[in-house]
Amino acid sequence: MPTFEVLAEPSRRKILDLLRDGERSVNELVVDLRASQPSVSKHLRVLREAGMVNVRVDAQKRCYSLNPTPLAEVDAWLEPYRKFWNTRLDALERHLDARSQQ
Amino acid sequence: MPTFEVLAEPSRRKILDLLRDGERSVNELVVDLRASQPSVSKHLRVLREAGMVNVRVDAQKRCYSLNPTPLAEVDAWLEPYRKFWNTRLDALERHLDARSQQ
DNA sequence: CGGGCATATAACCACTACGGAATACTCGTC
DNA sequence: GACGAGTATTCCGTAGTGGTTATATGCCCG
Repeated sequence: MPTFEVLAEPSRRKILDLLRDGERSVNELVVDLRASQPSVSKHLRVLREAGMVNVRVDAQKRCYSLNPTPLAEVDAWLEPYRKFWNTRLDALERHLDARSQQ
Repeated sequence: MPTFEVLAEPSRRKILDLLRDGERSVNELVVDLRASQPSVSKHLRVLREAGMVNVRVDAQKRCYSLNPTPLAEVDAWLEPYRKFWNTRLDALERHLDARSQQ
C-alpha cells in the first residue's frame, strides 16, 4: 500500500506516534489504542509491508519498532509547499510590520 | 474529509502539484491529468471542502488556486519524525567517518 | 431566447478497506 | 504432549470511494 494511503488511517498514525517512544509489543499497542487485537495486528501488517515498522521476535511476543525512512517520501512531497506557507507568513509579517509603522 | 485521507488520492496530490504553478481551470486540469471531467470535478470538490483550494468564477470557467494552509497539519505531524531520520543520517555520517579513518 | 461551452451533480457500479468474531498458529512451561 | 499466552489470519458484513455515463446548471453570444 502506498505511503500516503497507509497514513490515511488514524490508528496507523497513532501506532507510529507510540513507536516514537520505543518498541512495543502488540498487546501494549492494543491497550494504548483501545482497539481489538486483530484490528491492531492488521494495521501492523500494513505498516510492516510498507516498511514503516520492524519486528523483533521475543518468544511469543512480537516487538514492533519504528522505521521512519518511508516518511521521507511524504516530507519530500511536502517540500515544495513549504515555501508557500513561508511566503504567506512573510506576507503576514509584512502586513503586521506595516501596521506597526502607523 | 480529513487532510490525510484527501492526500491519499494520487490524482488529488497531482492537482495540488499543478496548482503550485498558478491557478488553473477545470478543463486545463482535465487535460493535464488525462482524466475525465466529472472525476476531476469530484476531486476538486473534495479539495475545496478540505480548504485546500480556492475557486474564482470567471464566466463559465472556474479557476482553482492553491491554498496550502491545511498542509501545515501534515507538516506538524511529520515534525517529530524529522529528528529520527536526522539521527539516522548522523549515524550514517559517523559510520562513514569511522571508515574514512582507516 | 436558443445554442453551445464549461462545470457540477446524480445515479449507478465495482472495488476495497475496515471492523468484529472465530479460528489457527507458535512458543514456552508444566 | 497438553495448555495457555501472544499474535496472526480467515471469514464475514458493511460502508465508503472512485470511476463512468447521463443529466442538470449557468453563462456568453448570436
